[in-house]
Amino acid sequence: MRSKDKTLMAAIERFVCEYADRNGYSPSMQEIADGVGSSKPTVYRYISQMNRDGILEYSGVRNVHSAKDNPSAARVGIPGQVACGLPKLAEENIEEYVKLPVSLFGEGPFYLLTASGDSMIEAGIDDGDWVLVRQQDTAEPGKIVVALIGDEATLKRYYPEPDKHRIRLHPENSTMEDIYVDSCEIQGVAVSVFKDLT
Amino acid sequence: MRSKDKTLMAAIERFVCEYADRNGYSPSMQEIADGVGSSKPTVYRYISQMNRDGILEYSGVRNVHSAKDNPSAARVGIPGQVACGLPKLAEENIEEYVKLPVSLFGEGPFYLLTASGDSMIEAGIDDGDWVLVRQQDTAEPGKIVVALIGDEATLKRYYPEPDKHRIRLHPENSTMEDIYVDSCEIQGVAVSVFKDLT
DNA sequence: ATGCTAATGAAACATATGTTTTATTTAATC
DNA sequence: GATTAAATAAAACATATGTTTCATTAGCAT
Repeated sequence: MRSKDKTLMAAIERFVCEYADRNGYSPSMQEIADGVGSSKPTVYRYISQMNRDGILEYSGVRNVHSAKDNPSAARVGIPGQVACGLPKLAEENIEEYVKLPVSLFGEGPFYLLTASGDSMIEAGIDDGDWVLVRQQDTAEPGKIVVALIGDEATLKRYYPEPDKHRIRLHPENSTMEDIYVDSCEIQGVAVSVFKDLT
Repeated sequence: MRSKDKTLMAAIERFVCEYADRNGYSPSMQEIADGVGSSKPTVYRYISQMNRDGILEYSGVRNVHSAKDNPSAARVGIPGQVACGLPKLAEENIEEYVKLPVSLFGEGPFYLLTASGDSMIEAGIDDGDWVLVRQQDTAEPGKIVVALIGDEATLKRYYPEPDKHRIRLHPENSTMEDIYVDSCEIQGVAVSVFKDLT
C-alpha cells in the first residue's frame, strides 16, 4: 500500500501559488501537469484530494486557489488628489482602485486618502500619510472620523455631546482647540494609517 | 452609422469588476453576456474592442481584467509570532500570505512583522504597528533596516561608518543611545508602517 | 521471486470555452 | 416610408477544458 506523494502535493501547491502570483489567474490542469512533470489525470486526482483536505480550493475551470492565499481582498477606491478636503465621494471621483487583504484591514467599503496638515499628529497621522477610511455615515464616540465641516473634509476624533445638542471634534494636537458643531456629515471612520518610511 | 453602445461597455466593465471581486476569478463570455443581458458574440466583440482600447485586458479563457483593477499585487509573507526578534525568515516560518498592491507599496519580496518596543517611536513606529519590510541584505545609509544583532532582530536606522570600521544603528528615540557593531546582518528595509486606529 | 495493491498515464469522453459565419434586427438617412 | 449601413443574436465551429475509463507500471509484503 503506497501513500500519495507528499512531494508532488507540495509541488502542485507551489506551482498553483506561483502561477496565480505571476499571471493573476489560475492555471489549467494541463499547465499544472506540465509544470510539475506529471499527467493531467494525476494532477486532477491530487487536486480533488487536496480540495477535500482543505489544502486548496478548487471549483471549476481555471479556478484553483491555495488555501494559503488570501483571495478575499477588499476593493479600495482612491479619489483623485483633492485640495484640502474632499467635496464628494462619488464613483466618478475614484481614479484608481486597489485591493487590500481582508485579513489585515477587515471588510470595506473603503477608500484611501492622503492626510494633510498636522491636526492629528498625536494619533500618529502625519502630513502625507495614507489614511484608510471605512465609508460609513455614523460612528461610535471616540473614533477618528472623516467629518465634513462646511465644504471641507477633515480628520477629527468624534465626541457627540447629545445633552448639549452639539458635537465635539477633537484634533489630536495639544496646540489646537476642539471644534464644536451643531451637526456634521460623517463620511467614514479611519481604520488604518500607511506611513511611508523610504 | 451607429456608434457602439457606451452604456453596454460600461456595463461589461462593471460586471467584470464585480464578478472578479466576488469570485476571485474572471467571468466567461457567456456569463458576461447573461449578466449584461446581451449575447455571447456581442460581448466578444466588445471585449476585443475594449482590449484594443486599453479599457480592459483580455487574454484567453476566463481572463478578463479591468484596467482599473490592479492585478499586480505583491505576495507578502507573515511570519508566525516571533518573540522579540525573528531568528530566521525561512519559508517554513511564514504562516500566512497576503497580497498588497504594487501601486502603493512597490515590488517585493516583502514580509510583515509587528513592531515591539519603543525604540523607533520618533519615526512613527509604535508598539504593535505592522511594519512592511522589503527583504534584502544590503541597505542605503539612513534607511530603517531590520538588523540582526546577535540573535535578536531589531528595527534601527542604518549608518555605516566604514572609516571607523563599524556600523552605527540609531534608534529613533532621543532617550536611547546609538548602538555600534562591527558588522550585522541586514534582513530587510522598512518600507511602510500600518497603524491601526480602531 | 511472486502476488497483490495502489498509483499512474494514455486514451477516450462530454462539456464549456472562445471564435467565426450568417441571417436578422435595428437605427439612422434621405 | 424606402434605403442603407451597422450592430446584434442565432447557429455552427474548432479548440481546450475537466472528467472518466482502462491497461500498465511501480511499490510493498509475503
